Amino acid sequence: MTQRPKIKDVARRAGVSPTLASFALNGREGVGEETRQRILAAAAELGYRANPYARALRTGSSNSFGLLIRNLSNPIFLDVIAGAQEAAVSSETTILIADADYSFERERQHIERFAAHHVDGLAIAPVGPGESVDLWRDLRPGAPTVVLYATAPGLDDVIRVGPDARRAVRLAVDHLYELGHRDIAFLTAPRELMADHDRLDEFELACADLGLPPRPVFTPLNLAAVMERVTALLDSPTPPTAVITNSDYTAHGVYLAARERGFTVGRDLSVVGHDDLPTAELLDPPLTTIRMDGRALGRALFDRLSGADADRAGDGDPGDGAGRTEPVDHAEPVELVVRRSTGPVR
Amino acid sequence: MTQRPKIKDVARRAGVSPTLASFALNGREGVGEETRQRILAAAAELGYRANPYARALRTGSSNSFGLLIRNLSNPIFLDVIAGAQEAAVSSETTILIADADYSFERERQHIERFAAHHVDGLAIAPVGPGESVDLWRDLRPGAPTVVLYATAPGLDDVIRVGPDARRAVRLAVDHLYELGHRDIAFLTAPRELMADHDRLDEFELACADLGLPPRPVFTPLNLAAVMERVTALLDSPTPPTAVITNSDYTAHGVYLAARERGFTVGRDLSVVGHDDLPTAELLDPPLTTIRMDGRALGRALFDRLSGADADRAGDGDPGDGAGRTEPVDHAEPVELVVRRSTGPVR
DNA sequence: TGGCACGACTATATCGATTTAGTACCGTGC
DNA sequence: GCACGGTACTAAATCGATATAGTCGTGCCA
Repeated sequence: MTQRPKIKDVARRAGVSPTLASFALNGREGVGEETRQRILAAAAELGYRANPYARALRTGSSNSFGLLIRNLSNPIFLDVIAGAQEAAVSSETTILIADADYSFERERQHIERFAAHHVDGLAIAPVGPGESVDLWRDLRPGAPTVVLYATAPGLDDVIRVGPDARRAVRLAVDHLYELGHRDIAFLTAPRELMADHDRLDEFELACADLGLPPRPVFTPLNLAAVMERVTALLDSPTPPTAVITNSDYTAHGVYLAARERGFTVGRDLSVVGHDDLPTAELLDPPLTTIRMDGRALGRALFDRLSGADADRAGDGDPGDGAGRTEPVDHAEPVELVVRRSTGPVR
Repeated sequence: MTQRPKIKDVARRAGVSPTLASFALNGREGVGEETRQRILAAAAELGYRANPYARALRTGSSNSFGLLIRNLSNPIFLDVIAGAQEAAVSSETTILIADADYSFERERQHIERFAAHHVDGLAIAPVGPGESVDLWRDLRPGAPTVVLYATAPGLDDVIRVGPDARRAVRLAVDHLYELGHRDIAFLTAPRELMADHDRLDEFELACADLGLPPRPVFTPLNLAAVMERVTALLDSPTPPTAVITNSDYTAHGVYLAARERGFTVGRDLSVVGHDDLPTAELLDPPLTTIRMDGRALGRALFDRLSGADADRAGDGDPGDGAGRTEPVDHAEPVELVVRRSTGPVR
């Protein structure tokens, strides 16, 4: 094992200057066809791969994206990551993954680190409504930004990718309504931490349509906090008959709280999750949930980041809606999977 | 937002040469105390951060490590990642994460990418016994290498980190033996794909000690394959009364297969997992498992990679054992958590 | 007093790629 | 026969840091 070959070696072997080798390898024009082949062959023979640091230093772009997840404990993000990486590998791009662990401080640290690394773009499932996105825009103005699971106001000028949250909520509420539930709790982050406003908004709309009083339950969305908050909820004089959670992961917290308070899920308390994790059907009872294809979301995310998606909405054309709320840029389809955690109200 | 400040700007502001600024910022000696303070102050005022690409280009080291996971679908690796990142952030190090998805080809791709990125070290939970580790050593000889969950022969000269696999297996076997089980199946990868030899070895030892016939079940460890293999196992004329899996994740596959074949877990078939994922206690029935602190493993991994662990075994001193099998370098403690997926044999 | 070592600091080369600013050559039109 | 334009290619500058090889002044010893 000697040294990795450099472009100079490739050039020498092909009998040309490094400049021309660079041109050929980067597919730029102004290189004779025969010479181009010779250069590519030389590179292949030597197993040449450009030093990404040298390239990044010179070009200012690093062929990498940051992916900053608000809470990597939630396994749905594994699928998102897998989908994004899958897309990335084929385009020789590196994805840097970081976990904010529900901490603004950590989120900030990671963003700064990403900026120092000159990542070409950032996809972020933000902890809060948008401060961190502003920080990013400050640090790397003009770089593509994708927000995941975030529809807070002020995010109109970034690319928004996520599940079809409005439809998801609607499916859950309608399902519970049909089972006779009239008092439905809806787990959501407190407003100051809420990134995905569409969810709550749609919940309130759905309730209004059905003539139900909306019952949002504000809680930090880590497992311990959810458990605590739901326990308190079940202890209240009038506990709800059903709960909609934002993920299967938080549904676990609801299960634990219910068990602790002697509620039987599916009988005394109906629960609807989101994501359909592999474990959802193995829980006791199996979880009714809103399925989404996390890998597809990951791929969509990468495509948006890299600009691979053909035609972005564009500046001139306001699109169809022109309604109050801007549609998100990519809404991953969702579907309801009914299992035994939801049942008729008793 | 102007440009990021460069070291030249810091130097100018402090009235020194870039060289001296670099010395001061990297804490090297040969800088007057007063001047050092002035330089540090200037850097702080400008919010200077070194361009990692320039630095990496010059020094050949990138302040980053690769972490290559054989199967990121298994949520235990989330904890490992979180632990490693936690340790990394405080030392301004970046960890590149990749998922081999049980594919040698993908594993190879990621290793090559890591090598091209000049990562300073690699931690890998290899898909197979060790080919990929060889590839890595070829590409970056001398760089620190940590293998996770791998004890195959030929890995003696790399740093081995993992759960205390031998003790874990022993705990599981003893527990089942006490419940009366005499026919225990042991899920493990086929030999040509097996990275962690200690597990199987210890299983055979434990069985020998107890006078049981060992019953290893060789199967690829992805969910679908496990299901299929276990279904076949349950269809056999003499199905085992208990199964030990390598993770809670694969235990899910066993649950699904059991359910499909009409076996009730905990009654007709006892199951012991590994890891104690958050969902383990929510499954139906709650899963008996071997708990391990994944974050601690992640931290240990990082410490070993970065050389932060005080004293490595060293070359001269063969240590205590001198036995047949080398002890691994870090064995994370494990403990048995008994739930209802294991019961007396009927 | 001359020489030498040492501390504090600077000028310049260097890492490996891309970019910029050419150069050499050839064919064409007038 | 000469200017012109274009193609194929090259030399040198550049990105931002660190490494190497000095320079300069001071103090100490012989």
